[in-house]
Amino acid sequence: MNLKELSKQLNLSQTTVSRALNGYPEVNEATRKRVTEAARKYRYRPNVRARTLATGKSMSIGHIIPMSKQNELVNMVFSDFIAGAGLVYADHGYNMTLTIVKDDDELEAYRGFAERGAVDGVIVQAPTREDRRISFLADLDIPFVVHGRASQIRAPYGWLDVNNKRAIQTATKHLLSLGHHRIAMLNGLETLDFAVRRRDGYLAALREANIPPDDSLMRSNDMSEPNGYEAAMELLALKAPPTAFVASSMILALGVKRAIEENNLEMGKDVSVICFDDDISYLPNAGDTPLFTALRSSVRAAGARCASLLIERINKPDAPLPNELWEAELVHGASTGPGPNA
Amino acid sequence: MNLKELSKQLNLSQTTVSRALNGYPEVNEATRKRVTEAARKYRYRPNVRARTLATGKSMSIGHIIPMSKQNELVNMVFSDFIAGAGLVYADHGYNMTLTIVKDDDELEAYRGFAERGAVDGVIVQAPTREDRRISFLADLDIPFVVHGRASQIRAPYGWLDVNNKRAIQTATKHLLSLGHHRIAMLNGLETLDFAVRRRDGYLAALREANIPPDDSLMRSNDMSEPNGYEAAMELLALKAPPTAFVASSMILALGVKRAIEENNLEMGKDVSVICFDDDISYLPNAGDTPLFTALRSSVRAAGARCASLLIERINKPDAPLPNELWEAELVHGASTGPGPNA
DNA sequence: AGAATCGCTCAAAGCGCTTTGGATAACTCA
DNA sequence: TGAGTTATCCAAAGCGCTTTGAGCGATTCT
Repeated sequence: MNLKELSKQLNLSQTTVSRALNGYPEVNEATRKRVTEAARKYRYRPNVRARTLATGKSMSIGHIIPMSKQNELVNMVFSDFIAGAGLVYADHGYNMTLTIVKDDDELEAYRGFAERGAVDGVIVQAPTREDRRISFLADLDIPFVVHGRASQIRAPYGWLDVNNKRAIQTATKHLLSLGHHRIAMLNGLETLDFAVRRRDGYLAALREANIPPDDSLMRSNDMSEPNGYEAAMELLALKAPPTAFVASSMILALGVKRAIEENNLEMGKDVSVICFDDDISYLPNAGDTPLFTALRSSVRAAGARCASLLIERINKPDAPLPNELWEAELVHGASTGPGPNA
Repeated sequence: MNLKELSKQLNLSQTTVSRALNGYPEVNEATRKRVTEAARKYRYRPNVRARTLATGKSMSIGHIIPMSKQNELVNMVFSDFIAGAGLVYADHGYNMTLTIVKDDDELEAYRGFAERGAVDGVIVQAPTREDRRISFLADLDIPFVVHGRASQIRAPYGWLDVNNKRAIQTATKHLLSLGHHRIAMLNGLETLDFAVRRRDGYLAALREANIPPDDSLMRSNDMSEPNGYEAAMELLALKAPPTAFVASSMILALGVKRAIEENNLEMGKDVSVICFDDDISYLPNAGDTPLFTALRSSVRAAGARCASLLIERINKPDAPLPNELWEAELVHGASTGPGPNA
């Protein structure tokens, strides 16, 4: 059943039926009732393709999630982010159009979205320091919101970020205050902006404590359990192994934990671990005493908020660009204890 | 730049330009070349909304991922499944339309997709035993493929499933052959079809070994690390605790591992653990000796295959319904060892 | 009473593409 | 040479909706 047929059934014009259904005021309440009832009766649903063509809005938000070619790793943080965003979209009548691309094709994918009018806006995730996507999207003149920031880019754009530097600085200071002075840092790939900020936080804390940074204690790689494990195994095998680890994600920290145990050491006693916790739903760091001491910030909440900000941007393109910086919360868990200096 | 403008630039009709770009044979190769060059020059991209309206195909596949209301848990297996499917879609020019809904709205979401013509086909994930979605979608007459099966449903439908029963039966037999006879089973929610099949596999193995099942050793819950931990803590506190665990997912097994360690026991020595491993990319159970002995089947490969099957179904609606049963592979890891009967 | 306003409805014009059903010129074959 | 192909191209008709611009009684205002 389409609009034409329905309006014929009702002896009304398509105009009136359309208006009645879409809540326009210039239609008599009595006829509106007739229309809505007939629509229900005949199970009429406006064809979404025709509607989007007519309105020029696709009522859909684009997410592009890149997959690194080497390891075929999907950043698991994406799924929680998307869950948060998806619910907000649904509430506002938007769909989410998701494209998975190999790294190289990413820019093209965004252009495709924009130029072909497939989506009304896009979310940019995991920006690098001078992320090309940002100016690219600005040129394409499509609304977007960045989850994170690109510190090398001066031109304004909408973003929502966690205060990564302060979070990791706090984490490192916490270890220092516990008496650790040989502290390793397992970071994500430092092409990514957030990783650089976290590194800065780590270095800033060491500097405050007058501890010269030791390159051999700093690692940077994809954030996966095996990478955390391998890095920790290497570090624990040093002549002067670290007594504490700062891990850029909980999944890395799980790898560190495994390495600690395999060395017959005890986490929280022999070796301390603190990590950034995105509060992933299926890997919660919760309970009375959470497994890890961590700096927590919900990536799902961030997804939801980014979605809201983007929808606002779509509706009010001239409103000022949103910029939000969230603080992470320190959670005390079982993975930290006094260091050798305590 | 739209088709009208482009064709004006070229002094050609929209028809010819459209045909040239879409590779139809009835256009001179010379003019085709002119057209493609002009298209590149002016950065012409056919508007996807207009195209889908004209063709009647949306070139998009729907995925609906439900979020259980109580725990707000996003099944983490989805992200790998989607990664696998997404790449196949991209290869075939399809998009993925993802909707996240609270449990109750799920059926309505499928109807919305179908009746409004938003997608050309849908994937059904995590079916229950008599999943309502299947007959619902069949009635709506929209192509779909189920990842998993609904054992109570007799009418044919397209599916791809892992042989869950045999996998867990093999797992349990493996523990039995190692000399364990008190074997716990930590399952997923048994409203889900796969969980029931796994339970059947566990029971079948016990039956073969003439071991009466003990309800107190069987648990069923959402598959998360904390749930695995809590169940294992309870079970290990029994007067007669199990000497081995079968876990329905690796994430549960990680919880079991934590509980074992917290009881100052050693996994693979004092207590054995075997699990089902979906081969998630960021939680790999790999290496020379993987952490867990497991029955492995890649959920990402399943996603890719489901996507292919669905696209075939869309293109050839009258072809026979695909039914594929995959066998899981036994992987020997460090989590199992001889039992008390050995 | 005539003009102006209001409330409701409609015909028709898009939205930007694909596709049908010719048209035209060139080319083939007997 | 004239009918029948073939190779190219085009005008126009959708696809199913929204939205513009009018129309037309009925009501209100001056």
